Amino acid sequence: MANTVTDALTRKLTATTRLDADDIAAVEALPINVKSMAAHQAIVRDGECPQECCLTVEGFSFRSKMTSAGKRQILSVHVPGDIPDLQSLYLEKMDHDFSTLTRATVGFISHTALRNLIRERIRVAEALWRETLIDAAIFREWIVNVGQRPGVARLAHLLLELKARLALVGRVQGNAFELPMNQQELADCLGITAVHVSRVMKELRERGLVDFQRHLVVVRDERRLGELGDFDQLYLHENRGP
Amino acid sequence: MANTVTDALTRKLTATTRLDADDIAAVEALPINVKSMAAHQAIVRDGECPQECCLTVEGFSFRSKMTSAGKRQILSVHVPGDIPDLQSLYLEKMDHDFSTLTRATVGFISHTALRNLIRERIRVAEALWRETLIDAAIFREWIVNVGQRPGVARLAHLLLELKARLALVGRVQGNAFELPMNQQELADCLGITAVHVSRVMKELRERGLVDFQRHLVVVRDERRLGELGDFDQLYLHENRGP
DNA sequence: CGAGTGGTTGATATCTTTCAACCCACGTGG
DNA sequence: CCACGTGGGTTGAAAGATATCAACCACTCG
Repeated sequence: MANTVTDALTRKLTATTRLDADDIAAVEALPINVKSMAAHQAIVRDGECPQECCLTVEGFSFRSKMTSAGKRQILSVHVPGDIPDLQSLYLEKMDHDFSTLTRATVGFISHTALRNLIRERIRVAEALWRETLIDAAIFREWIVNVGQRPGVARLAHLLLELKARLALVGRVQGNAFELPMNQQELADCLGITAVHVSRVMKELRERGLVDFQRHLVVVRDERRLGELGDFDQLYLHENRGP
Repeated sequence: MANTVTDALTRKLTATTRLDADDIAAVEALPINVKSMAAHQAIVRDGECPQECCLTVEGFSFRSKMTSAGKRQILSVHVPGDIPDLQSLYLEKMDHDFSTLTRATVGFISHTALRNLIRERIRVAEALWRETLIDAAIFREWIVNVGQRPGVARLAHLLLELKARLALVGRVQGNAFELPMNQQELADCLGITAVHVSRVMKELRERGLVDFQRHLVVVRDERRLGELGDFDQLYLHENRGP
């Protein structure tokens, strides 16, 4: 089990940064505490001071924030293989919730172990830092999505982002991918209501752009969907680092 | 001139992370190219591959992104002393624009110089990394702002964020601060139209929460403004790091 | 003085929400 | 095996928030 966890981690880091054998060995030597979690469980809560970072090996997770008016905004969705919780490495107090979306296998790595690794292996530090910068780039695009695009375009954009990110970890078959979210969760990603998500999905269906079959999304016309959603995957920075 | 630039930089970094004398000396030895820029000039553009990071010593700047429909979303506003452009250090291609808002003194530091410093002085790396994580925390809060809050609350929230950040660099007198943005720029921060900003400002004025005098913002009732805007400054992480 | 930028206001259109009813698939317990 | 409870999802009608369009106003700067 711990094997598949470190595998996921090294795969992620070497995808963008060139690490040497010693770097990889050091990463593999990290003590990781693996835990299997049910769907819809809090991993870390707003206001806590976590001592560990997490890695989702299997399953989906998400970050979110509640409003004093009781509304929830989902800030990001994490797919298998992501390291979603590096944000807390140098910020003592959590400013948002981090939870599982599906049943998930989560690896916990203590901050101190990670900080020690970072101090010894600067290339690993750079690779991890880069991951947090990509997270930030995705946050930026989400600001644009909820700030400037109409409902249909928001959903189109979100679907294409998830498709691109899932493709990177081999979770897209043809033009179909699993999306384990209900309409309320989609709504909270997009800053619209669940009722409106229903209508907006209907529109995408009727325009022949996407088919939804339970939790399976089938992209029927990627080009037109991309135009509608104003999607340009540059912001995902899925290419080799410097 | 270069003096005040490195001063701003070391002040920023030592505010949150404990650096030793060698660290500070290394930061002060960075070759910085200082440039004086007019208001509303692009510093780096979307799609470019910059070779330098920037530091705004004097003046305001902002990051933004254009939509294919021609709309602009402002992603963050930077106040004097910020290091707004670290995002590009490990992401080769810019995914957004970065521009001056007012006349500004901007310091450029080459990526290679910065990367060399990072590799030699891990504490400085950590301090800089932390800065980028705080940027990301602010992006998250902006997602919530545009995604979940009504117009009035969005503006209230933005004003309080800027007040808190300006206070940190001594730019708040009493409860008043300079905000060099017109209504179109505010609108593009908030994901609403300039006309609506005008109405929303009127409401804040009439409720006795804020006075606007040209580019001066006077906060009349910070408590009620904070409630309205659902503002909790935790996400700014203005405290000492680990 | 005249032009231009930025702000205000009113009327109307549009998008999204809200509320409510209804449906369907599924699982559970009698 | 069936009754029924429940969590989604869908749909319609009405309300609400914000956008759009257009006119007008107030300053500032050549």
